Amino acid sequence: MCANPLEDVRVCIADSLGVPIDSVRMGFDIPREEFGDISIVLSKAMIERDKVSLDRLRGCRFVSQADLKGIYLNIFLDRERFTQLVLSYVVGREDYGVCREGRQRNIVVEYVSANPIHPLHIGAARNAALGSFIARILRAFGNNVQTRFYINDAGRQTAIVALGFKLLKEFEKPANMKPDHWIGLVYAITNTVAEIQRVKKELEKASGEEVKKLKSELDELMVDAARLYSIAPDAFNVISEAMKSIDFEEEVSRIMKEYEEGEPSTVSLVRSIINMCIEGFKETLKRFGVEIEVWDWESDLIWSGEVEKILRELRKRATMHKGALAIDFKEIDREDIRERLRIEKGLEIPPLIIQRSDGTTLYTVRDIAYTLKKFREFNADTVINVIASEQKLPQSQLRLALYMLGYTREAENLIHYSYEIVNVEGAKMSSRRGRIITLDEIMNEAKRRVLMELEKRGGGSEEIAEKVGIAAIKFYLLSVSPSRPVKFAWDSVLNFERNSAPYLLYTYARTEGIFRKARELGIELDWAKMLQKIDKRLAETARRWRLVKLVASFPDIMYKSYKELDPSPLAIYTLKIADEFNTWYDEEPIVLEKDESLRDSKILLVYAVNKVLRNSLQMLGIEPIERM
RNA sequence: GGGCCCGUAGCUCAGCCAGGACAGAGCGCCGGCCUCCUAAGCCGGUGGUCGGGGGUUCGAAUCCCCCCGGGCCCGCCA
Repeated sequence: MCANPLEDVRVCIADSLGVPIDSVRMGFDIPREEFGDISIVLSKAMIERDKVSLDRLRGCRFVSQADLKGIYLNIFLDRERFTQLVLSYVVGREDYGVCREGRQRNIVVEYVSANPIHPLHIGAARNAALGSFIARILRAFGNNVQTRFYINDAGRQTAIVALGFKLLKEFEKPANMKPDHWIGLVYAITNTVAEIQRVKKELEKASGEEVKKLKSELDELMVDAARLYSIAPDAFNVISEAMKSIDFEEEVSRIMKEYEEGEPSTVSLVRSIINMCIEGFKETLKRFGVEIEVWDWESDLIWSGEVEKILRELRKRATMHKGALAIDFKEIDREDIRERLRIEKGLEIPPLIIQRSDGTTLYTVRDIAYTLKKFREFNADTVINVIASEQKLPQSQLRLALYMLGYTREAENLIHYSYEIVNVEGAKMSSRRGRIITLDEIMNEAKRRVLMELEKRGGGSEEIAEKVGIAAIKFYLLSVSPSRPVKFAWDSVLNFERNSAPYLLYTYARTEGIFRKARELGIELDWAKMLQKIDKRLAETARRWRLVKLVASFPDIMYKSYKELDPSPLAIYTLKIADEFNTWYDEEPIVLEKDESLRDSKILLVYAVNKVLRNSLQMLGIEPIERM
């Protein structure tokens, strides 16, 4: 049973008109107020064929007035009956908004999965906010959801950071630095120093235009190096000094190979570094309100032989490409397969190299083994990978490879949930050069700003500042559609006015304030009792009626966000109901209403708004607060 | 060069997939509102050739084609 008042109305209308419910659902719309409370866009054919008659609509008890205007069937609802219906759904139902109808599915959501060689940055924050939202809303609608984090410890970057720590020898981590920040710094220093060496070497052999290009590249590198030096001069010196006497590429390649082969001293070095970084991630994510259930090590897939097994299967189908063993997807690159695997028509799929010439494995191949593991271990119907849009190509190759190896069910049910990246104004982020805005610093800055704001208003606690600040970040990241890049700017993330999480939390706190005041005045807040005697005048004013209608449309909005796994409809709706509530709040007294019957019904309406705000904030991953 | 995403008010963004009734918010700017339930609020004003051009349609911000601008990808990186 779904508590959705608008759906009840739709069913009622379809029944009375004798038309299929789906045509009413399809054409359903909320029109401009003067036209009606709801409207249904009818097809011309339907008007002709079914002879839509206004008379028959009288059979629906929620309709008070209807009018056919062109293709629009405009309907005014019976305010009293509809209000009663809406509020009866809200009272005594904690999860108002969600609907558990339909088959329960087992769904794995893999998200964040940031490279464990630098702190989580603003891009990972968008991923975390989106991924946790997806997991939450899938769960709310009754699915079994498991969340996973893929620790990419088998790549080249891991070897680079390991080399950095090797060169540092006994050098200690600065005491006041978070471990993942320290690792990110060592990674950036090692990488930048190596890049400088490479460019300098190339410069010796270059001529003409090439020289100019390399010189500007070198200039840029020197700027990064200077910045890194200023953060940790001693560590920088140790690494750059030690780098002079080694062959960087050879060392990196050796570490990678030893790690894949499970050579004990390399394994213990790499694992201790990555573990430190993961501890840092967990701390950051916990603060951000995100918890991931299963942490998978990429290297485990190699050591267990799962990657080798895939590799053997792939080799049977491999051809040579540019001197390397590769999979060419031409033979299965057909329109019908693309459609089944949701691969864009025009996307050009280059061959997939399956193994480096030194024998080490490549990411996409390892990811095939990982995908199968995710399906297998949770008996998953669907696996969702929350990954930035820039990985569209490898994700498509992954599905094609699965399909080619005969894992068609997995290929068809692996979803790449793609979102656009976060751009930082005026600067290009680069973790390789240590140029990132970390989630830790964003949270600190947000908290600092909220605290300042609270002090301006005479008080407030650290705890509230923390909650409000983090809510602001999350809401900002979720309110932009996933397909659109987010432009990061401190002032827009941390804005505390309308259209922001602080505004929503403030509005929620106001509703709580009303209940507090009511209790103070000795008013009994018995919702069931209030529901039994809703004052006829409650929905008489335009403002209160609008609020009733907004509360009524909450399940539709939730469903849309669920179906599309898109938080933005919910975010926008929440702002709208907050706006309407604040206007009402200023317009007339609620608890101080003299007429007791009307007063109680007004408080009941506040209760409905409060519940809708709470449920949507929680769905967005924001913890409501009672005072602000 | 090819592919994907984006282009809507000075700025940040909804609406586009499933075409319909004068294109919506916030910020900014100008002017008001705290003896009364939280002023992170409310009210009024300001502001748009929906990137440009064609096409489909009774009707296009929305669908199709071309062009322009921005981002991302096209690696024995992930």
